[in-house]
Amino acid sequence: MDPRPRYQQIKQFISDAIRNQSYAAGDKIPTEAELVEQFSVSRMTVNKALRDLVQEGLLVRYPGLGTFVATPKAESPLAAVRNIAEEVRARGHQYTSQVLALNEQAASELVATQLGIPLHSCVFHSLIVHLENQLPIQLEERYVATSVLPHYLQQDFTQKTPNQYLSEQYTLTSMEHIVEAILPNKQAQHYLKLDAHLPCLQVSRRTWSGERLISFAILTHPGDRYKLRSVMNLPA
Amino acid sequence: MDPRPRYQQIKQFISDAIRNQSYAAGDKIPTEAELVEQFSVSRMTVNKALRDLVQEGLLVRYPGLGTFVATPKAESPLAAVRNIAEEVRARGHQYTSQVLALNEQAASELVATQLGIPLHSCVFHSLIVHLENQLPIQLEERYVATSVLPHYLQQDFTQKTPNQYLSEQYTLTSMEHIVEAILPNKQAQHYLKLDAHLPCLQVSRRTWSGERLISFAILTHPGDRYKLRSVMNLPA
DNA sequence: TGTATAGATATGTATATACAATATGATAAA
DNA sequence: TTTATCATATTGTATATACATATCTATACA
Repeated sequence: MDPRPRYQQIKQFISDAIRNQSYAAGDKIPTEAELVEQFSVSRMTVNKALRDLVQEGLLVRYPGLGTFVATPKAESPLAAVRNIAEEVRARGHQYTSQVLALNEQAASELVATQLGIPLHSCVFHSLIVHLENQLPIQLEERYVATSVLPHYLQQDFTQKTPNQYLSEQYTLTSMEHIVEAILPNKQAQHYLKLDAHLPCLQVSRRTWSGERLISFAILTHPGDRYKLRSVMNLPA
Repeated sequence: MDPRPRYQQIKQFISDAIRNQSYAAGDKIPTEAELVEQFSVSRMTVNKALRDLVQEGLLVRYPGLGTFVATPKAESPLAAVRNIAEEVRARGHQYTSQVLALNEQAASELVATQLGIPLHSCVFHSLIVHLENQLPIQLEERYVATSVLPHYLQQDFTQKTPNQYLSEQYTLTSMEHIVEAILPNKQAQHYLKLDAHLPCLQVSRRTWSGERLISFAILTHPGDRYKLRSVMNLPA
């Protein structure tokens, strides 16, 4: 049996259905009463699952009417969110990648702090270089808690970026970026084929699904080959 | 009587207590049982209020231990947008600035392109260095079309940043940022007091009011003194 | 001394139930 | 025809209860 709480299983079921287009934006999904029937749980359990999904932005609910798939917000505030593979292909260029490391590590102080887990606890780690027309443009060092993605080490990240994998496994609801200009460390110099004095754009990204912290990644880009662009609408 | 749902009243009570420092970060707040007593409601009602506040980032809970005031997840949703003066003052530091240039120029190719005006047409130009505790943290080079802000040259930008002035004259509706890591040019080295090899974070910002392009600015920050932070919610 | 074990405390999940509030559509009255 | 009312469907809020799980403390035992 699935050991997860039943309301989480129901959440998973509905968000899966939305993602693989069984329901389109604006569609009415089954009522609480129908889901109670379908899953043989109490109404409060279904209610909790649905309220969570409203909170995560997947659904909207109207008393007396029903529950509907939310229409996605206009545009994402930061183009940087885009998957590096998509980004490269959108420019009409060739995208390739190399997986340099994929293993299990004890969490360093930085990683433990960023992921909110105990020091030295076990985390999955991947190190991948992304190339645009054979030229390295991003070195991605990523950490995920083992409990969050138990099958992380079995993935083939040349076929699917970690980011894509995360998006499939979870509904990503928020993201934090910290952007700084740095000089590349030895590892970055080597894999990005850079001089030691060439400035790099380093993006530290944390990703959440609801309250759950999914992943921490350090993305290093050669300053002469990469820019971040973001367009945003301001609140009134 | 307060017409709002009881769980909302409880949320209000607790978040008020946190905001006016009755509870500090890390403090334990009353248990569910105590709040049930205090408000004469059922435990599920208290539970809902507390879960909401966890979701909102005010509290953290540990089974077996209790409920605690969360340590603030830091700052504003998009650091990049904030006025540099506010940003510095929010950190409790001293903000000062020096106006290095304020004049009229013929638009260079870059400026003409960015502002969408003819080459060599007249634009207002300002060059300002912003300091945090006497230390330079941003060199702001800004261009505005003369028709947009006719009195630009008469402003005292030590009292009010160009950004503040823009916000007063127009309702800013959208903004574009392009972020890159660069090595400082001679001007930046001089005014930011930097070595030639120290990487800088350069933000090129364009600002619109409706369809109207208001301003183009190049903001240069020392890489060792400045980071950009942004948190965003993702669309479904 | 050190180690199980049991108990107390606190939150997490789940059920059954009830009534309130909101939107729609059908019916009855003017 | 128009308006008012009512019934129905659906979500929102609230209660009482139960058991599960995680953490700490105190006690008993080797």
